[in-house]
Amino acid sequence: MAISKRSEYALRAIFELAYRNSGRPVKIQAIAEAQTIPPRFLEAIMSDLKHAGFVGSRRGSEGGYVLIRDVQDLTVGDVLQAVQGQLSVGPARGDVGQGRYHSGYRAFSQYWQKIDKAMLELFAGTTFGDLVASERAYSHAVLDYCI
Amino acid sequence: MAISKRSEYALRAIFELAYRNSGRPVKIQAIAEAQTIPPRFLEAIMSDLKHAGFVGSRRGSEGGYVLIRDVQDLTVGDVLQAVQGQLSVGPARGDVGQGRYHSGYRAFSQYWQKIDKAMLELFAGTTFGDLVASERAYSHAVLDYCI
DNA sequence: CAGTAAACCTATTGGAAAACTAGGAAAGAG
DNA sequence: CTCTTTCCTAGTTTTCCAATAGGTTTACTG
Repeated sequence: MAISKRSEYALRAIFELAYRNSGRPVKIQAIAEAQTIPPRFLEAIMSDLKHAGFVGSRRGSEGGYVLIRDVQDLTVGDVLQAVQGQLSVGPARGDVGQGRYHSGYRAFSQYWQKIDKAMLELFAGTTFGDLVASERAYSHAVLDYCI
Repeated sequence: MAISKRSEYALRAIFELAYRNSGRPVKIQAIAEAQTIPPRFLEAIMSDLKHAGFVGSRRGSEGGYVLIRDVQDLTVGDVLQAVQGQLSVGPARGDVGQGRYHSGYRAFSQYWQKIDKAMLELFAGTTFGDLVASERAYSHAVLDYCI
């Protein structure tokens, strides 16, 4: 598992919505500009996020996307899992059928499983609320410094 | 960062050497068969492992590879770091130059840094001695079951 | 009821990296 | 001197990801 551009953009898009906390829908254009994401690419990603049930949408002028999950409850792991399927670090465990039982197979299986679990917990441990709060803390620090 | 086939093979090759604990060099052919790795591919990988200082080699008949690092000290992280360079989970932090300062940049930077650190510790926490012991434990369990 | 501005859908391209292959050169053993 | 095995350089193939393109549908606006 590596964080693909697609996943990174998905996380940043959700962050943008969470950060704005706007009552009204936010357009793809606006998100793309704030986060420097290729707009047409973001389009596809938002579609995924919608199907995954994280965001809602509205068409037409004054349309855009709205976060429909609670910011304090939605974790980085949730989004990653939805966007890039199998959230596993070790070598693809899909080919179990012909995934030969080489010498040491069991030791490694157990090891990768342990790693995956730890990783999952790590991703599940941070919500977008946390991220927004963290970013706000930085901004305030800068303001304080100016005063 | 994702565990590439190359890295996986590298880990398994080292494991094989550690597991055999043979005084004499082990040939690429033998490792490749025990671990079901394409021999010519393994050749390139063993070369890396040699240059990284994990194994020594001998040519000619009765040639092969020998583990020259202490099994109890050599960690999975050591090998991964050597074989696939940057051992980082988050999106490539190489392009800091034009890696735009999008909204939330600092919060995310800090977050990925935290993840990377945890990951590194996770990989550094297991030695090949541990893996071999784990595999041996399985074997003994089976033997006990047979008796 | 137009007209426009957005989300939506399907498909395709370009490029880069990963996985693997090939052929021979150098070195050690008998 | 010959055989075996590592070593070196270079290719080839495959796969996957990022990004684009064109056209359709839905909704708001005047």
